[in-house]
Amino acid sequence: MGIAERKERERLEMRQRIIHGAMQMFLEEGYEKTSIRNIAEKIEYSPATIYLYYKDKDELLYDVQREAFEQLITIFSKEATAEDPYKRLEQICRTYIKFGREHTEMYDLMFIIRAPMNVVDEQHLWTNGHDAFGFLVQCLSECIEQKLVRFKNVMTAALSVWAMGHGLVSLDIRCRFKVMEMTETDIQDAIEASINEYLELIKA
Amino acid sequence: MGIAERKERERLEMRQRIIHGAMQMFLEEGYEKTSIRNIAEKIEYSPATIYLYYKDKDELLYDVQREAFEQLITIFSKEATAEDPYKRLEQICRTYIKFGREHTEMYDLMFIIRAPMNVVDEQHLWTNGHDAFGFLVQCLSECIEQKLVRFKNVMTAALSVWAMGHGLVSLDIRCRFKVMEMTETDIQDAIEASINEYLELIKA
DNA sequence: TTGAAAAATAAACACTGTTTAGTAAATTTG
DNA sequence: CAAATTTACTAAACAGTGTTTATTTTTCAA
Repeated sequence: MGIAERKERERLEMRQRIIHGAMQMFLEEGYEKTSIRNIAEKIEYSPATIYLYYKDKDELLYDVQREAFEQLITIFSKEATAEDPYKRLEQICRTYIKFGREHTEMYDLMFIIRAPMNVVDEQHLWTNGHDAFGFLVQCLSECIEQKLVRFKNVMTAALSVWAMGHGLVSLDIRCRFKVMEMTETDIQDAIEASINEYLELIKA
Repeated sequence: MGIAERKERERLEMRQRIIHGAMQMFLEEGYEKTSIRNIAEKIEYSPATIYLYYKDKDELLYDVQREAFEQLITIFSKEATAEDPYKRLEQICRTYIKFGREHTEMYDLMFIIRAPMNVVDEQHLWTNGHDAFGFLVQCLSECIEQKLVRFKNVMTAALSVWAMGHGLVSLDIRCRFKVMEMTETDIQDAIEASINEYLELIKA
């Protein structure tokens, strides 16, 4: 009997509708102004309906986060295609920073806010970022193999590169660079200079 | 007449009482559970009273943030005292990371959350972090002067070192390192290794 | 001591995430 | 097909949030 299958399909469609509504709200109004009620209104359902498909807001945000990571991976696949691993590393870094600056609300959800990580407890591990991180790890392991970078351990390398990229993006997004008395454009240049200098530093 | 002076003094005392109540709430219950009502209850005043001393929550958080930065500067002054600038840079980095890990709620307020930065608009600049950042800049400019590091521009250097430190701390605090399938202690070691490796990388 | 000014608050407003109780629709059963 | 049952949905409420308003209490000056 195909009814169970159709129901399952409808259930997934509804979840997709909710995720999509949430993402639209993010992009239009920003993360802070995205409430369950707003999302419900956007998709023309009552707020209570959302709770038939998601246990709580965190669980919903976790699914939105997954969608966001899929977007990042798509961009990586398009922008970081160089054969040479070191060149690809450069592309990854620049793409990451560009992504953060252009999709601040999504970056927030992926790397800054606490909320969606609450559903990742002891047992269950965080799979959303897995492929994007894997992309970096793969690249760095090729770099190390071919002795193109000064790193020896892949995990330490990945941790470092990611930390540098995230540090620059998140301090910028959260306006902490205001401590340096510089214009907005000068700060952008300084971030650019920092990542360039870092890429030079780690070059073997 | 000394009444005006006393009133002014009492006003400052009240603000101090509010700031202190807020900090206590942070340390005891965490940032997320700190509401105006909670703070009011802690200092045994009505919520509305707080609004006689602070325009809104952001303005209050800004003052709490200032207090937090004063604590960080005090710790810097105690822990990063080496004569040799490069050694002092190492001390600064380690102290910063240790501070972030030990005072996660304060670190949140200082470097991660958006809230207190909303009061820092176009005109007015962010002075809270000024001295702590100055501490790093001073150290790095000595390092560059004595050719102890591979940086040439002080601001780029400060931006980079800060970004690396903040990247490691904030990704850790916000549980994003869960993407690497490692135990908590292994992650701590990897962070340690990363900062050590970075300090080696920038050494001239 | 009385009148004005200042300080504090109770109660409300508009929002939030979430739950409960009840309605409307779809499906299964007799 | 009609009745019974399960499923899908929602209105209304609960307990919380930041903030404002109208009112009361306290403090000070005349």
